[in-house]
Amino acid sequence: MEKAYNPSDIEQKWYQKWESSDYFVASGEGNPYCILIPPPNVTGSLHMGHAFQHTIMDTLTRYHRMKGDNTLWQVGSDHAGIATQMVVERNLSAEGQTRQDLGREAFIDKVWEWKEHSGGTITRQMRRLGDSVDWNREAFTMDDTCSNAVKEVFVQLFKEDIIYRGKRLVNWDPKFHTAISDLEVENIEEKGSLWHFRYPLANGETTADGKSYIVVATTRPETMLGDTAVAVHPEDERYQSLVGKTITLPLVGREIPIVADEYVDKEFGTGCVKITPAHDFNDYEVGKRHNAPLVNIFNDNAAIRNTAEAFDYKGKAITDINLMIPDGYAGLDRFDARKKIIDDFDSLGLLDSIKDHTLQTPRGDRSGAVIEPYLTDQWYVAVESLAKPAIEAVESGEIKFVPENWSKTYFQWMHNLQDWCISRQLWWGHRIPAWYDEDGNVYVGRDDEEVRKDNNLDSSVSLRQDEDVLDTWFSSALWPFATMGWPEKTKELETFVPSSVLVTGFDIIFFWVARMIMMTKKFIGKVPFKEVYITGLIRDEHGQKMSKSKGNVLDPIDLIDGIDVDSLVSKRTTGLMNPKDAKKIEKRTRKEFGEGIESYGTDALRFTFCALASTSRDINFDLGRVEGNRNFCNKIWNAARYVLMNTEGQDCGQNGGDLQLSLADRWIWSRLQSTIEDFEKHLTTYRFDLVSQALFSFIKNEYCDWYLELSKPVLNDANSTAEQVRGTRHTLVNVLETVLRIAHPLMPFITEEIWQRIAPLAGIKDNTIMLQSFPKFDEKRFDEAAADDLEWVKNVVVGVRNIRGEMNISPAKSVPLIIHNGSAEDERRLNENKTFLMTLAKLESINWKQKGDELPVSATALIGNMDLLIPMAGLIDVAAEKARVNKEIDRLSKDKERFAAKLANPNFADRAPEAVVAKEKEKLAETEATLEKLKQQITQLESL
RNA sequence: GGGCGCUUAGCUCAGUUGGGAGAGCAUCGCCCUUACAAGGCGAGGGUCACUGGUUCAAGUCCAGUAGCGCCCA
Repeated sequence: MEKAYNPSDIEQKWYQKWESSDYFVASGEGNPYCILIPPPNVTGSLHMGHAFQHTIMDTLTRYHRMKGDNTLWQVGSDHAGIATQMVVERNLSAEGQTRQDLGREAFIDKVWEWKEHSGGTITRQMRRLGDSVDWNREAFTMDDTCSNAVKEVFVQLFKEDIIYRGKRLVNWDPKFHTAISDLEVENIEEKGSLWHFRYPLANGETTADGKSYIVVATTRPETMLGDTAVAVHPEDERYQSLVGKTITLPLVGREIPIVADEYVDKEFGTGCVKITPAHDFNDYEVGKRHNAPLVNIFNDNAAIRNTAEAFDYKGKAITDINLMIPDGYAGLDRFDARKKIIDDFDSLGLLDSIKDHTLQTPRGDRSGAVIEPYLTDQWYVAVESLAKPAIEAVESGEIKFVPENWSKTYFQWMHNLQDWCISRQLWWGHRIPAWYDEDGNVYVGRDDEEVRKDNNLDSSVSLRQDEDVLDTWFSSALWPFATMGWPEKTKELETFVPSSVLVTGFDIIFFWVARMIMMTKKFIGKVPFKEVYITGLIRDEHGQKMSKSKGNVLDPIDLIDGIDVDSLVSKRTTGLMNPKDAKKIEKRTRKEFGEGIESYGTDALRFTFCALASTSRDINFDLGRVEGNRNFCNKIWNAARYVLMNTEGQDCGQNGGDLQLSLADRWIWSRLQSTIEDFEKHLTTYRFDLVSQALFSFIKNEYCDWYLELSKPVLNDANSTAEQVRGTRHTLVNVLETVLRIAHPLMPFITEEIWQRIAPLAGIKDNTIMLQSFPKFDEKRFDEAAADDLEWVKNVVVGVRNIRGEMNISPAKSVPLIIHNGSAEDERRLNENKTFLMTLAKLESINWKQKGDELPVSATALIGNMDLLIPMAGLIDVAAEKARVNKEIDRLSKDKERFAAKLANPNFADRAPEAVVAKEKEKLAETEATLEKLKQQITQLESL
């Protein structure tokens, strides 16, 4: 073996071997265990959050595979409609082209090209991460199977009137010219103004205080062109007399009613609200109650139309209404129109006042454009009937959220569902399977042919398909069964629905998790998964969200392979939305990664992700942890080297022969059992931080720090018997072999590499660790007596090391040890473990002294009643030893007082459980005895 | 406005039913000891945000305050 761990030498070769040997394919035997990958968007590459979740999914997958389950990690990717279209359009625009230049078909070809490219990047990354997905079953939300499922679902839901078409307000993205869902809108607090406009009362009416106008406040002046009412609160005394009267809308001249509605907040602004039902969601609701027409003043670009258009709430056009657009407005962008409206009001003397105001501005999460509530024809899913079973599935515990608390978030959303707008005015996506004849009648079917057959339409009727595509999440919602071949009745559908656990972030509980539950319940009648493990969100080390614009993103591959600082800077500063950020990003990057990033390897990265996966919802990614874990890998590597050096070509008992186990052997076997127990306990509760901690502390603090050291005296002692040496070699090899299997799900590569060399020494002839069985807890190996005895050995060794450390005695220097005042039990332990102590504490001699024996002046450590003494002659500085002992006296004196005070309190003595009181008394007695001894030490030191 | 969460060592975080405050990294000291200097051995470091309550006993349970954050309207 190489002297140091070098991940790049070992990782890729094993992945290729595993993949080409079909080890990732479900065995077909045992209990089904299935994880559905949250399909990554084909927009680019995997980020740290993906790598994190993939680590968790792979760890679970590998564990269950080793447990003998019929294990499938279903892989695939998502076409991500708007996001992908945007990327491809941006690429086109770099060549000076638009999608319209290409036309729909050619554009879609371009997107497919992009998908091949991006999809390749993602699958390469997954292979680097060690993801043991079944590549033979790779799915894509736009492939034929998924497309069939989409059509099937659409047609069925349409037939049941769950899918319908309607003219409604949607969130319109004027940049991308498409509707988007509520969830794709981010409300951002921005500074704006509140403009107060005077609306003249019609027909000579006046207000209570004699004014000929009322004042409305608005944050969006341009929409006034579409006002069709003014609302006041029914109990607002200022305006009560005006309800039922009208005002004349300035600039337009439309006469519109003053209505009373509870929606109005009397305290806000003037208490009068302009109602623009076609351009505001709240106004829509108010307008509907008062039958105020919907007057649309915008076109698709959110610029002013030439003439307005009006509809009623059933979508029927209204013509007997003043739809005038004043001169000079047609074609103006909404923000230019705003300025002009304000100017015009001002010059008419109708601008009452302007106040500063912060407001929530809706922006598209992809485009960043201000989203416009906009009246259009769209397709909807009526979610109510789908939601009910989906809510029940979680209420009944059929689906469990982990951590449990996230079910609240789920319920909160599910109980406040709006119908889901599923049509998108994009080219990339599943084309809506609906056709129109020349009269505008709509027919829904799987294809043109079916539509004609079902509706008796012969070829003389010309049909055109709906231009729009479906929301991406519509197809993602079918992922649990579409990937299993539905609507065909496949074996996979039978076996892997429901899947076992969904591993995902809380940010898509609404987008995706809820919708999968609804659709899977509806079409399969089962839940899509039994558990939903919600992971935290990976942030940078200061808790900032990682984003391209902040310039703090890390590519998981760069942590695996390493990257120099120049490359990192150029990666972070190319393709920025705002190129001005580049300087700042470069400066910060150079400051933080002056030396670039070292290569840490996949296993160290994966182990780090697991170690960070506590219940916290934010995970600050600390590069120091990766480095520490890379060092941990090196530790494992070198431990294996040591084992091999001492066992290869030697008799390790793999072919039989008597084994005599030392105390250390029995102890490490026992500790190994506890490790298996802890590992499984924490894994089944998704506490990957505790899982990794259990592994770390066993391997490092027990196997390496103690056991390997304890094996040396046995192997090196010329007096050891063949059985003893064989026993220790056997233990070295087999404990290592076992712990490699425990660690494999987290650290697949290093464990495979080492296992290949270790397994033969354990008598195992097989091709891969991947398919070995996961270690089982073995009661017979559990050995409390060994634990107690070894604890004693450790205490003695640590006691001596303590003195050495604090007295700065060179580790190279052997020291004599005197043990005094020990019990018979101590004496037995000493006699049985002399060689361990001699080696580990680097002793030149051990002398057992009885009470009353003459003792030299010494540095002392106490273990219970037993004293460890290292004679001072020539070794130890008296003043330093005094200082050391005094420090200990200080510490213990404080403890003593605390215990004494507690016991002196009658409330405690009388009311606390007896065991607790007894324990406290014991602690006090022990502390007092120790103090007494330490004080004697001081006296003795002073007498010199 | 409604909901959820966080505050523990310099940093990043554990702390399961209330009963002697922990890990990793960083810091300091000694050491190139034959698996490992990507290392070993040892050490220092905390008013568990604050206030009050319950309790013999609170990092842990309850109420409130402050600060930070997320989601929804």
